[in-house]
Amino acid sequence: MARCLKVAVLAPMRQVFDYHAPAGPDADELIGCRVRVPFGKGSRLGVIVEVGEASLSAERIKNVTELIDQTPLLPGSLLALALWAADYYCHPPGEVLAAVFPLELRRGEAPRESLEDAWVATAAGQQALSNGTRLGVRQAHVLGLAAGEALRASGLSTLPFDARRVLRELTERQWLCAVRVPPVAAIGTESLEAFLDLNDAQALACAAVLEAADRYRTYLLEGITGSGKTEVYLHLARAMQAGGRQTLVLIPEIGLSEQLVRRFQRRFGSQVALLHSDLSDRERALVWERCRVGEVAILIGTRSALWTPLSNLGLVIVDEEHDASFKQQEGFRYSARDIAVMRARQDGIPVVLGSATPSLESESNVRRGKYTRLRLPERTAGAIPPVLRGLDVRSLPLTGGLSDALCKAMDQVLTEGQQVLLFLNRRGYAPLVMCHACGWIARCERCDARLVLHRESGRLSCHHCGAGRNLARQPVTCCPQPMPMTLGVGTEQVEEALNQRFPGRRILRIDRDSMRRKGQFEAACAAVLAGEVDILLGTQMLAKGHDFPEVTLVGIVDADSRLFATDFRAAERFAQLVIQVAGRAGRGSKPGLVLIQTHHPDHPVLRTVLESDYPDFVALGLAEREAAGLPPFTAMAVIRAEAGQQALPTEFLSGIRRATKSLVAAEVRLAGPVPATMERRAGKFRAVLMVSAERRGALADALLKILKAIEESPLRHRVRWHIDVDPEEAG
DNA sequence: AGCACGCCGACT
DNA sequence: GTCGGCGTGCTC
Repeated sequence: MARCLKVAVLAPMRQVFDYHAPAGPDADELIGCRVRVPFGKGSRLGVIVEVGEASLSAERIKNVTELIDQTPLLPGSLLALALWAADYYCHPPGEVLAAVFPLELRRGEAPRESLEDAWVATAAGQQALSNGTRLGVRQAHVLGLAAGEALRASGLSTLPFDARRVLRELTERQWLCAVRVPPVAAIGTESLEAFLDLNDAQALACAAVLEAADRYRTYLLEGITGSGKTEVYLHLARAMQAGGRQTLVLIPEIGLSEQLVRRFQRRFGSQVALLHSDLSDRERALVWERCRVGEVAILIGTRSALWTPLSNLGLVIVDEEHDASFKQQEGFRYSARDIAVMRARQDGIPVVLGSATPSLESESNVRRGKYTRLRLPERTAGAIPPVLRGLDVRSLPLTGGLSDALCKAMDQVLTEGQQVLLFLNRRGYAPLVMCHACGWIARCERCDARLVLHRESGRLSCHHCGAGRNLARQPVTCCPQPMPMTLGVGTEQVEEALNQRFPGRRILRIDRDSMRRKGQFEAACAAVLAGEVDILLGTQMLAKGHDFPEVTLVGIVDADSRLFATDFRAAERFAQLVIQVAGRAGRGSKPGLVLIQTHHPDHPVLRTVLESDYPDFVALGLAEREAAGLPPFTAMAVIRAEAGQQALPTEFLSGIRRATKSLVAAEVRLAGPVPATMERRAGKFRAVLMVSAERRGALADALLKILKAIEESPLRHRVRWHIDVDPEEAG
């Protein structure tokens, strides 16, 4: 049989499809090229993933319509990585590849030329500048800049005003001329801000990584907040740059890592490129192409930046490696951290996972000798470690969720002119609205959830599906004389209580409701840093990334809700949160205090966090996971299904379980199906089947059998289903 | 995922 | 008698 091209069509299909190779180029050279192919009734984009024996007769195979790339757009190693990930996460290769390409390339457009728009002053412009022609302040400023070096589009954002209009006016007058220039020089050694000297631990960590820089190795860089992890990253990146090699830095969310991004930019200037969700498709494609051709020395980005081709990658860094946002929670459910490790392994380069509170997965990998631990034990500049204290609030009066003890502690700190940070992981005014007359409770019609009262917007809203009602238009009408009352406390209510208890203090609430608009969060953080805020109150949003050196007291208002969450990572998340926020309190010479309000001062997780350090917590957590047969001691996947009819998901999953059970190894455990933690959500009923095995290979084999069973299930089209490998939550 | 085919209920 | 409901199967 003839050799043909195996094409992964960019559609959610698990097979690859055969096509005749176009005449001319050597087919083997085309692996990684995009093609347009006839598919079904229309035409689709695909990626050539293999050259091999045709699986059907030649006359049934069609020709490729168009060879879009003459040379592979995706380097072989990245293509291999994507296909490996498709296998590992049981996801269709075409969809995985669709996630790898920026939108423009996914649509079949040519790669963005790595030239960017710029403006230079014309002779007339130079003259206007020198002969005192009347110019606006902004015009003169822009023209002045363009009279020297070309003024790049990428540099416009540093101007204190929007330059677009000015540029148009100046171009119309022919004082400016639009040109296209290469965005930056190739990897150079320009250095802006000076590099700090490393302390011994930092120097040791750097040396360890660089000593074996030409080999794959995963390092877990463990260091408390303020121990200088970022400085280690910077030095490593510089060493890479000096050797002409690129560094890929993955971060949880760009908004939350602003300080890290700025430090990289101050050290490496235009050598740094950024990929984040605010970029337009065009900008994203441009950065992608610049990285591919090697014009970028350091790429910093969130999850999807992992898939950027880098011509000479020398080091991968994953900052805050424990952060859950590295795992994509829909569609192609991959862990950018785990694939980053695989990428480094394929490329034969080191990868550094950094965290103050490493995941139990990474800790376990250190214990098993798969990762090497590097410790940064000291806080830099002699900072004093924070004090953690549980606040037993049993039978104490609470006003807006706050105990008197917490308020008194706040008084003291505020009197000394310092700032307070309060955490409450619940938006809105109150999470439960009940009628005092008849007992009616406001519930979501589409979810198994209660509606949350938002007083500010005058709405009862569901935090799971977004549905709700406007109280002005649809007031509570459960009985003839409704007497609505609330139970529980949300951020709006705490804010109200704070305003009463601390009159005259400047209180700032930070949650998804108060920080709707773009840039608002950054502005709020700036206000806090400028000392324009006394009490900062917010949800999870506040826990990560930002350092507020004037904050010396942190209060965790609702610790109990976290301690008693059902999911198996709840304890780990709680410990990480407490330690992360503790790290943010009292940097510099002022010691920090963290007060944790609880009704369960003897809860073992809380006690471990309070009385010992993170390593002790890790030991406890790992022992519990081992006893319960949970990751990282088992490999786990969950199959989730949802449908409009209640019985369907369970029926479907039961069928899968039945069809699979006898085919899988004895060590494979199938648990369920059980209804999901919230069975009904957005009008759909949901159920889960859990699969786990001690060996990864046994799980992978079981998942293949399960996929086959799904393909043969008569119910497969009547439910929506997906497989989640290494899930964040088992429910 | 699309898109066609195909076999059963309420309309001109 | 037809328009259209979505269950089923296919895409090299």
